[in-house]
Amino acid sequence: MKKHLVRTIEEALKLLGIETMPAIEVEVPPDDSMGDLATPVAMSLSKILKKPPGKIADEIVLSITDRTIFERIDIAGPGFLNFKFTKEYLYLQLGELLKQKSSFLREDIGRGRRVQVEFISANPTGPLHLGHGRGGATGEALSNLLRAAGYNVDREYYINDAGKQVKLLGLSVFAKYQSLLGVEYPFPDDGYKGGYVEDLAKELIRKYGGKYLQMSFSDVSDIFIDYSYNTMLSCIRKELEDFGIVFDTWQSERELFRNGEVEKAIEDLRNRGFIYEKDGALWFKATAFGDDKDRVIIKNDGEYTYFTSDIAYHRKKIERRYDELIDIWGADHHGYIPRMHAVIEALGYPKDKLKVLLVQMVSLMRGGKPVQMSKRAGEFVTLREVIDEVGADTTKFIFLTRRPDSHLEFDIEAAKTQSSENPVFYVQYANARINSIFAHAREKNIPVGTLCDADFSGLSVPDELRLIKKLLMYPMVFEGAANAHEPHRITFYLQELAGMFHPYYNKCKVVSDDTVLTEARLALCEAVRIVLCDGLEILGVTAPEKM
RNA sequence: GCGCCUGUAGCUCAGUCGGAUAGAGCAACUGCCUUCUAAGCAGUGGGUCAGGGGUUCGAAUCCCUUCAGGCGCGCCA
Repeated sequence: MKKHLVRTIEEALKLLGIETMPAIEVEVPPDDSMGDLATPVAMSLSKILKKPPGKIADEIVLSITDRTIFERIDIAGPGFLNFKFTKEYLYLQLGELLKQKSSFLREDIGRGRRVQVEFISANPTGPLHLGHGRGGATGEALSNLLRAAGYNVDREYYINDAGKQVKLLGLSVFAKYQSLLGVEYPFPDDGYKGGYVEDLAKELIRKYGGKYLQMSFSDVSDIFIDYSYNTMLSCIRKELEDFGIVFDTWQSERELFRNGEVEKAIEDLRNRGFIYEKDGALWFKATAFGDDKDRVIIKNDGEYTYFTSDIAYHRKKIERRYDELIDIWGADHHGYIPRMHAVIEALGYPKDKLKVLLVQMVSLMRGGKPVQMSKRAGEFVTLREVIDEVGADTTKFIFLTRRPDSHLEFDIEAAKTQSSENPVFYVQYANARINSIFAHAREKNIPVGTLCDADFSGLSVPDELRLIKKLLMYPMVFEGAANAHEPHRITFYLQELAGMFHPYYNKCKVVSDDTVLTEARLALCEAVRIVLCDGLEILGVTAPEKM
């Protein structure tokens, strides 16, 4: 629908002799009576052409030669052009939607370009918390969205299995192991205190008994570290699977060291002249690219920093020939962006090769009261617990009804008590109802096969025309969401669509004695179903047939 | 002190590269199941878009500033 309108206006502007074609903005008028779609293009042109918008609008209208698809073209307000489409056009497009399904709905923006989306990448030192869930839901939906938009998408999880944190986990488990077997051993100051540490220690006792008692941690660290983080990692993997998130690759940080990627990256930067030595440490000259400070990559004790392997990691990503890299980070890492962009530029690439999508913090509430979480004391609500309590679909949907950069208040109690009137059910219910209509139709032996060729002319109730128009707007919403990397636009659209379907369902009987009308209405329902399922699929939310 | 994010209805949040009379859900109140699923529908009330200046045909949106909340500013990860 938008496509046809834009084309029409562009042709008109060409006739008017406009040389540089402006981007044609298309929007939905505030009131149905004004028309179906509108454009403020005459107003934006008035500055350039130095003519009043009303006059430009007049000229545009006069230059529109082919107006068969429009019932009405009006000039309104300060210079809006309002368009109302003919029923015939709507029916034709509805038929196309039914015929082409997803390919009618999805715009090919990516044209096969390769994008990598890296998200969650939580340290394998404990269970995932709700913030990871938000990053996960966002990453998953964005990946689905971009894939649907014609990009070639890879999802990746970066495993921090090399640094201090996994070592600390191993040590924590080691300490627990000793004390469980009655040997006094100091628990590390910043050690992990969650209950899972004890579980890990118990499993090691079950496996090895007291074999590692009276030994120093440095002698057995590999066993404790590897066992602990690998176990945590498989928990994480399982948890994400239950949450409906599957990654294409799991990149190990250790492997980057093992394969010499880290050394290669340092050499690369050194050859480009962005590495120097000072105070016994090795530095990356991040200030050359707008960062506040230069950054240490090898400490004076010879250890690498976290940043160093991250450089190697991103360098490797680029070498894998992705056209675009998207990192999804918790907003608490935002200070990290300038240095990462500096790396990209230092390696000779434009910094927008890497886009960082920040996902804001989640504060957990229960019945309006904040739930205190202290990672130090090992007290926190895990993603697993939230999914078990409120369900994966609801959890995801709540995450996806917010902009990523808005702070999110997640009230477990509200998410649950709302459950009967939860937005996700509202959308899913529309789909379930449609399925039930079709079940009913089949019972009555009404053919439900080739609905795309149905005679739609019976669809003339205002609710029906509004529904059709809403369906035809999906490609526009989809395109906007994909371009802006904002899956939540799909979420809101789906709620609006369901919000049109339910009243329609209440008002109009789909299956009736009028066979022609029944067929047309079934076709409309089928189209709604197609769009609902397409959207839900992108969000990673299920579309149950029965509820 | 510097930087980033946020501030919109009682609550949780949308609001398209600046567009028309600022929206939705929840909560509150009133009705609707003998009929394709009442996880639904119909109706009612609810606003100094944090405050103040500026930019222009036009500002919730852009700029400046004040206030409030959150998060960063390591040879931690």
